[in-house]
Amino acid sequence: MAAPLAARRSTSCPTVRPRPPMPRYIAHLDMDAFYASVELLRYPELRGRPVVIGGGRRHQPVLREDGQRDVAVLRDYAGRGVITTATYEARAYGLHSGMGLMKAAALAPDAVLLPTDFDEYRRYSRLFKAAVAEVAPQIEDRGIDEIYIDLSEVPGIDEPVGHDAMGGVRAVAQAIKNNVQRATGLSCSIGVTPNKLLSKLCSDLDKPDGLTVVTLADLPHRIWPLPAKRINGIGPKASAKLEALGIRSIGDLAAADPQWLVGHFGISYGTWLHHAAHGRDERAVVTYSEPKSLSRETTFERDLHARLDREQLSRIFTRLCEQVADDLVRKGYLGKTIGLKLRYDNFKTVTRDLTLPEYTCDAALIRQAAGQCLKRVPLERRLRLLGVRVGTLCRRDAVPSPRPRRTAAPTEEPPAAYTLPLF
DNA sequence: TCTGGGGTCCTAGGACCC
DNA sequence: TCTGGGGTCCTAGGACCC
Repeated sequence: MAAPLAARRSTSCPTVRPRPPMPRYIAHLDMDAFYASVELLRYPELRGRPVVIGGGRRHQPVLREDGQRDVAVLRDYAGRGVITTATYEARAYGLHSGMGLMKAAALAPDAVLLPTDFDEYRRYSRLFKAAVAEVAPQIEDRGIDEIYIDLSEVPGIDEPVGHDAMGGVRAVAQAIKNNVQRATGLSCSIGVTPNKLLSKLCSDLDKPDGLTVVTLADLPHRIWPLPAKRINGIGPKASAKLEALGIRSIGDLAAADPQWLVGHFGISYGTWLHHAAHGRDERAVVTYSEPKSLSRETTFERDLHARLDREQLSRIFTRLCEQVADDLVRKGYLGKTIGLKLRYDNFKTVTRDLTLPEYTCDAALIRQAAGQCLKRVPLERRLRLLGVRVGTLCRRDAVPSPRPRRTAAPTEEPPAAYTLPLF
């Protein structure tokens, strides 16, 4: 029988003492109904009413002469927008993010509809992240309204308070919540556990304005009863497949034979499912990362046809290329892989991409490459969405010299691509 | 009343090179 | 001429997340 790993290591390498890994305290912080809460700071008179954020610019609130404000309600909405955020009052009607606004209108015709204002949300995003950093600077950005925080090195984190072994953890998390509230006027929910996977799960357990601390010992009674799809990484497809296999809760998943999971989900995902259900996750809090791609896309108000609506499509196509080029310049990146995305009227999506010999941020070059991609795509059906993506990014000030091409470089560009554009 | 816009990561096949 | 295996790059699609 093989000796335990620690024993073997200590005999074969006596100068290295095996040390138990330092306990980690990882927080996940999620702002409560973020976009909607920011809007309620602007329109406090809407507090208590069901409010959803989404749709275009057309339903901006209008200030009347008598000082009252006219706001749009869902019953007046017509279009293809979806809810990006719903207040808790709106959620009580069954409204939730991702739901089509037309469907939402059927459920709650008198709910208030406000347009999105990303500039404002980004401003509040910077404010809350700065407030967190004053207490705990090890922050991983996970989008506009949530972050992971490594609290392991925060002074006092592992000091019990009274009989509460996790008193230090609770005190630090509360200090973060207080600082966010002070800086923004907004509430957030925090989960603190030994890793990102569990913290993400726990920040959701006591929303809104929650503070949930969970240890591995709490796993069986606090985590295992939850539905498997609450795990970040188990989406609609995996969840449906698990249910078809008789697995609904995280506990069901934890009890499943890992080899059986691998048999059904493959070595990589199957192994991960097993570890996730047992609350195991070693991922670090990553405080810095570079973007991999930038893109712009738009869904048309009505489906367009490549031939019948050629000019309109061409204008939109060119504008998307200009926008993404502008994003590249503004953020200081060049890209090498140009991608095209189409969605047909039947919602089927296709993509094509093309890697250029050199990095670029030039709108005309992007337009030309995306035009090449367009020629490889069927255009019989009407289109509902068009998108342009630039990938394989590189900072403008760190562009590598071009690799010698393996294949013969096309000395003459095939101009047919855009002298005879499809649109 | 169907289903936005911005991303990341993974898989898998084929080309191509050594 | 046939037969390899490994490695990288490119492309397409899909799952998933905020």
